[in-house]
Amino acid sequence: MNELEDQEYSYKRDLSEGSLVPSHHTHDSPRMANLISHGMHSVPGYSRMEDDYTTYRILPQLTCDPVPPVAHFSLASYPEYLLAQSSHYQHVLGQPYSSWPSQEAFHYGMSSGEICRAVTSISSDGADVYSLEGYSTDQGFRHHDRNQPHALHVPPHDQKHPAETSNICQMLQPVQIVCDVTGGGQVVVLNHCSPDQIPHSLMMDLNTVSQPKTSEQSCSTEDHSPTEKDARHSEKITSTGLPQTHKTSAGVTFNLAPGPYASQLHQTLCPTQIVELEEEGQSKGRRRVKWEKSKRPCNCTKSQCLKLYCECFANGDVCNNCKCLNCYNNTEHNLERSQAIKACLDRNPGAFRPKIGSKKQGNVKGCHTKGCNCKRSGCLKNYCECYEAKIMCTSTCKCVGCRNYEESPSKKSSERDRPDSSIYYPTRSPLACITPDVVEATCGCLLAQAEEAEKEGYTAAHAERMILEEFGQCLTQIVRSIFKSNSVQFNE
DNA sequence: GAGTTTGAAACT
DNA sequence: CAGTTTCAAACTC
Repeated sequence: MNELEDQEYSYKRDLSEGSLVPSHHTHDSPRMANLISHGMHSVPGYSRMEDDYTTYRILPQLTCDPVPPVAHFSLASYPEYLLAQSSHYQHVLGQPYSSWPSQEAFHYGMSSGEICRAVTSISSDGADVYSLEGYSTDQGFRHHDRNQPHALHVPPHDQKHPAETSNICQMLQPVQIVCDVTGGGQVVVLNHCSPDQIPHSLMMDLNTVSQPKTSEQSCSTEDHSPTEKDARHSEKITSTGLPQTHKTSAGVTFNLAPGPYASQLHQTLCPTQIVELEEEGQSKGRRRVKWEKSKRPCNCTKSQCLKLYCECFANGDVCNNCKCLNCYNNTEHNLERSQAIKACLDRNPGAFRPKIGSKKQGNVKGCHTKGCNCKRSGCLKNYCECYEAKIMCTSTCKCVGCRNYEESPSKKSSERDRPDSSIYYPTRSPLACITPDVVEATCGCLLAQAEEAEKEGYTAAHAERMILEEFGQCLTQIVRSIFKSNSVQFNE
């Protein structure tokens, strides 16, 4: 990254994580405004970025260290896939019949906030939404950096789909589920590709993947010739519309499920394979640890693993190597599974969204989207979802007797000295005051300053100073509120 | 490993 | 929407 990009990056990172610490920068105000808008999830009255590729390309640096420039894509996000899905050859996040404007940068319809979430979620437990970046070209999808060895190139005209003579079908490319979730171009899922559509260039990348060793549910060890298997699969996916796995000539198991099952990438990797991947490199260990963790086997006995009680189901995974009884959360029961997913979404459209928000690098921070409701654990046991996620409780929580907040050693000792630790102490972390609303409001103020500076035609330096001054005022207000709320608490 | 506790999810 | 039940994980012994 050059210096300017570096500055943009750090500013965006700070904003997207709500830390509200602007970096030094040299942008003019419109650019600043643009950056701020991209770095936050939503700013009232401010439109989201839809097309600025040059800004997106620095996003992968936000939380991944180091992040190879690879193509990412969404996975394990049931709602987007399931409900929008009507065809095996439909774009998942993008428009179903979007064209491929030559050389035009695109990002599959993800808004800036979604992009930020996607990127920041890469390293956060329980969140596995990835963004896809690159170019659509007249030859297919390309990663934005053509010099990258793992750039994915899926030529649309390589397809052998029977309907390829149709213009529409030619536009519906199989690139929609092309994932690199290891950060090294090693894991790929093609959800909307028939086997003979898997591009040769992709195969080359996939050859670097450790081969699955065992067969259990989705991990196929059947050894069919590509032609035989391909034909069989093509028939299946056409006739049933249900997810299938496919083992390529390269020995890689693909999940060829329709859209809702993109998340089954997890299951296409046998545990042994994950271990192998973990051993491959330390630098990517974080995400792999998450993977392994997310695949903790469940022990469900009554829910058929089709309710959110089941961790696998809630994570968007099918059960694999679990100890559950009467499990329906597998590829053999796709109908029931789909119905269960739909039922969950009917009850709660956000049922499958990650519960834990973004984290800061290294210093584990984040927030529970709904907050916990603990009553007896003091939020200091793993019963508490916040505690389990290693995050502090916030004002969103409705817990009673919470002790899951930042505390100094002296506070800790005073806690120990308390005769009855079950008594309700209402103290919370001061940082709990910095809610998403506060962050949003602050960003709105900064935006307003940037816009004003732009309107007045001030120099970049002047605009910068205005924004920083505004930021200082915001911080002052936040600190005042914290003191105020604490004094109220203490007086109560 | 069996039994208990806990809190989220599901249900009423 | 509040109260109750069900469920599976966390915890204790």
